[in-house]
Amino acid sequence: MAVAVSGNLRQDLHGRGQRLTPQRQRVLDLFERTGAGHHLSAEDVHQQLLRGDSRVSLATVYRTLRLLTTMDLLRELELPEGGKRFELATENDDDHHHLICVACGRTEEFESPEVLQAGASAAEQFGFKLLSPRLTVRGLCPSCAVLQGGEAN
Amino acid sequence: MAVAVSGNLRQDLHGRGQRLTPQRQRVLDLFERTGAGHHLSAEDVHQQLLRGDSRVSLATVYRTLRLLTTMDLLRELELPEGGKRFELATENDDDHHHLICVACGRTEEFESPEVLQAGASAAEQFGFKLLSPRLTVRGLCPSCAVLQGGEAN
DNA sequence: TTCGATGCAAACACTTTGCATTGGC
DNA sequence: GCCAATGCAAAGTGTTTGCATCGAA
Repeated sequence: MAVAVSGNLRQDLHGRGQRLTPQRQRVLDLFERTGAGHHLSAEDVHQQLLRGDSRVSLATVYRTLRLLTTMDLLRELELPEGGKRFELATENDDDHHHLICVACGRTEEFESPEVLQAGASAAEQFGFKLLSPRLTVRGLCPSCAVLQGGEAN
Repeated sequence: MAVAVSGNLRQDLHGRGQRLTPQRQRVLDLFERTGAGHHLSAEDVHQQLLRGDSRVSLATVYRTLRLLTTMDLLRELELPEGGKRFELATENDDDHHHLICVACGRTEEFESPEVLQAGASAAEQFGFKLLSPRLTVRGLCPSCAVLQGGEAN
């Protein structure tokens, strides 16, 4: 699970003239420990690190998240529900979509070749260069669906 | 183009015990005048109304956007690029997706039955009650693709 | 007339930034 | 030792809220 990406990180940072600081390692380590399917906000990262022995200032967390995102080690999710969230980037990222419960925020991931297809053809249609087709399906998870029953709002 | 929705609005508001105020009319009128495919932020709405003769406080714009969204007259987009955006809700909203240029923010819309399919089956798989599958494809529009050429970042 | 809606300004949540200090290379 | 990275606190965004006043029904 917790693959030692440190080697990659070291190389990636080095290759781009970036320094390998303990803070950066801690942040990336956290994402690796947490697993690929998790969506952490800057606050989450900050808190989790405090919980451990380590400590990284919130400002640095933000800076590091941006850096790692730029380097494609992390990926930013577009779930506007209260702040940006980040997750570990993986190889099959292009076909990795989210189902999000609008009531409780629970998220699930799924893959779908059709979506990949659809995104690609849409990009082609408008002459766009495709980066990442990302389907975000909004809905109600089983628990919340029961609570809210038939009535919306 | 600018269908007189005022009748519907009046009914909708009335039916839910809401008042039909000039401010609410102005906001909805703006969306109608602008057209269904446009994505306006609260700031946009505020400014555009100032440009006209009318004036609605920013706080009221926010309150109205939320109200109209709740009533399904508007729909909130999940394009986190600097603030929430809203657009006029239409019937075929469920099959209405966005292609967004990460460089300049230009957005295009497209439809795709496959996406609808994929969203529905994902929802089913996890026991979610589907609300709206919305594909957001991130990419580079023709102009920006030329500028940025091969090099990312 | 009544109670919800508005306007204003203060409060909020999240994110970025200036600057002195620290520390990776 | 140099220059990038950090920590802190202050400043920015975008959005919400408390409260007195206004006005739709």
